[in-house]
This record gives sequence, C-alpha cells and structure tokens, in this order.
Amino acid sequence: MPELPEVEVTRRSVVKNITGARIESLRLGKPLRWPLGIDPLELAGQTVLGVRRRGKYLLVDLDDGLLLLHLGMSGSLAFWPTRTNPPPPPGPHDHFDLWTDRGLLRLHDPRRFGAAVWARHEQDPVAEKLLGHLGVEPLGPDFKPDAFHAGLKTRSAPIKQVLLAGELVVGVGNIYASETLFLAGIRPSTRAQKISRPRADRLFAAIIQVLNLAVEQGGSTLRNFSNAQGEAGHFQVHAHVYGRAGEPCRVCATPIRWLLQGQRSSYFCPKCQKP
DNA sequence: CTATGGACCTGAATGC
DNA sequence: TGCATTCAGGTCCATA
Repeated sequence: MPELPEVEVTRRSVVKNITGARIESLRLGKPLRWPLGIDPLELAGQTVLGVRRRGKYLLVDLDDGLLLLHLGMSGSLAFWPTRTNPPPPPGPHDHFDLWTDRGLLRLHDPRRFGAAVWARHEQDPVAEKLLGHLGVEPLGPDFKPDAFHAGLKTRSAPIKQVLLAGELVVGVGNIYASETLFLAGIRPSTRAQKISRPRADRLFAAIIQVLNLAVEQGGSTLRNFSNAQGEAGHFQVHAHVYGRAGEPCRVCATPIRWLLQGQRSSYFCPKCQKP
C-alpha cells in the first residue's frame, strides 16, 4: 500500500496527535522485519518530540533516540485518542502498540515486511544502514533537475529500476514509477543514461506533480488506503497505466502493455512512451 | 562497483 | 466447494 504519499499522509495525521505525548508502554506482537533493538521498558517515560519522514521511513523523535517505522508492503498506522475512541484489543496483525498519555499508536501489518527500529541518533549505525544510502527527497528543496539528469547519466540500468532503487530520488514506488514514466513519455525499459536532458526534465516534473497530487488527495494509491484516523484516501487519482495491461491507453487507446522488471510488474503505453 | 535473484510473510484473487 | 497457484504498494542481502 504505502509509497511516499501514503507515508506522508500517515505522518501528517499522526504528528499532531502524538507530538508531546509521553510514552507509557510498548506492546509488541509478532516480529517485524528487524528486532526493535531496545527493551520496551526503556521507552517508558520518554516524550515524543515530533515525527519526520525520510523516504518511506517515519522517524519518531524521542527525548533520547528515535524510532524508525516502516510500513513495508501492507502496513498502516492508526492512532486512537484514549478518551474519545478507545482502541479495540490488538488483532493478530497488530505488532506494535505504543501507548502514550494521549492515546495509542498502533502499527498494523499483515505481511510483516514493515519495521520498528530504535536508534540512538540518526547517525547511529542502525539508522545509517537503513537511511544512509537514500537519495534526495522528491518534494524537498534538494531535488533539482541538474543533479537528477546528472545522476541518470551515471546509471546504465532501466529507468524504472533506477527510480525504484531510491538511490537517486526516494519515495517513488512501483505504482508511481509506472505512472510518472507514462507522464514523461519514457518507457520503463529505457536505460537511465540514455535519457536526454529534456526528457529527464519531463520526468523530474512528473515525479513532483504525481507525488504532490497524491499527497493532496490523501494518499490515493489506487487501492485500500486509510490514514491514521481511519479516513479513506480519496482514490481520485486513477492510474493511467498501472494494473491496466490490455486495456486502452487513456490518451491514445493503444492497449497498455505489461513488463516484468526485477521481479516487479511494469506497465506502459507503447505509443505514448518512447524507448 | 553493478546487476540479478532470493528472501522475508500473509491474504486475496484466480484457476482447475 | 476445495485446493493449488499467482500476485501484491518494499528493500535488504548474498551471489556472480
């Protein structure tokens, strides 16, 4: 479910509830992708200073250290203010329940590809391992067309896989990779280094446009997504190509094609998108 | 260093 | 209806 827009929407709905909250206890369910790295008892008494996002990671800043949360493929966060809306008991897929004096922050993740990891600082080796190699934030001030094009020039892999790798720019997942490449008129199989400056600029603009729109619309990754209040995304962004193999292109009516790249599905219009 | 495939895990959808 | 197979929004890691 979660690509950058969903994670950002989650962050926004969580941050206002939990900033300033005092941690009372932590209940863990089944193991997530990595061990937490701290005794849950040591978190009690700490205050949540804020929630930031880096790529698809959420960084929950505490008095002493931070929690790195990742939603993996199937994760979602929910917050229950204790008074107004008491939380149900944990279900079989609720693997991380952070109780605070303002309510419960719960990570629900059926597939358990997600993570909750504690790090002393952002420079802690544990955090560095997860965040250190990440590329620039596409919605931040450091995402610039010059550097983006220069980065593409250094990669011989297909552009779709360069986007997914997140080393040049973070946050573009499997759905939005296909969608941004459609808007830019570039086939997923095109080698990154072969993309001309004008086409790199189109892709650059498409990434910002698509991700921004999706954030504005409440994290509309085309399927079931709800924010931490349980409000559904708006689903107004309908896919141009993703998941539409065989169906007519919305622009030119040519059948959309499917392609497997690095074990992931890609979709493109053979007429609108050039090699 | 890059490129590739495998691994992690569960549930929903599809096919016989 | 039942059971097997396929696929799913991520990303780290071992291997070549």
